[in-house]
Amino acid sequence: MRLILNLDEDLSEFYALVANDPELSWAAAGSGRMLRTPTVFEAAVKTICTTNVAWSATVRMVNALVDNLGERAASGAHAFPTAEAMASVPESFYRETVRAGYRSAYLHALASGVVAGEFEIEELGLQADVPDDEIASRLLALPGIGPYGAAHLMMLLGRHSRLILDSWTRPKYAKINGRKAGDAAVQRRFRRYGRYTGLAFWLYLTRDWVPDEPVPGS
DNA sequence: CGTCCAGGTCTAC
DNA sequence: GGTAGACCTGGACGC
Repeated sequence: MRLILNLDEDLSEFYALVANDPELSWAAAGSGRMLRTPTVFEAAVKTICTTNVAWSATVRMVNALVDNLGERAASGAHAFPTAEAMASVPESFYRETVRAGYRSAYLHALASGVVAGEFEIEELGLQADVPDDEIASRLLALPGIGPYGAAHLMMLLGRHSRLILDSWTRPKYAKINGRKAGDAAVQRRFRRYGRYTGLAFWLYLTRDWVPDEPVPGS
């Protein structure tokens, strides 16, 4: 559970930074915990399943993966499939059964690469000495993972330097901000948070998820 | 029933 | 190195 909620991560430096920002000071009360998955592989698969689709489709695809390839636990529930299980079925399975469309090739290639040792992604969450740029490069090398996916996965790994810019965060920022802003402008707005740039952006966007917090203009 | 598009990525200029 | 086009699917729309 500590892993899932990432409770061991030290965010004190970030809290000190937001204390000086009127629009983010609320976050110093202990926000910034990201839900993690047990494995980086699972997070990567789910991330691929979020790209260029509505959330309902993401849920549909992930459920299909779990139901068809996940090992049944003693409780009767299916676990998330292992890379081995996902590599053992052909790409056609992802098209025809999971209905993952063009993501099918990505999913199969990712699983196969992990099994073959080509992508050693489970280590990425542990190597604190490796700079964010290298972590990003490793993630961008994964099939179906681009700038959005890499930023998303890095947040889950406790690497908060990247902004998650996508069709949800861009308009959400514009709404809160009061007017549209280009990616570069958003980058500048949160630049002062340094290695917590992405986290500051994320909390700015999700402030209305926090119960009992008065949101300006709502 | 056709068009559009949703928490993008890849490839080819 | 930046930028169009293609890309699966299914649900939400307009007609």
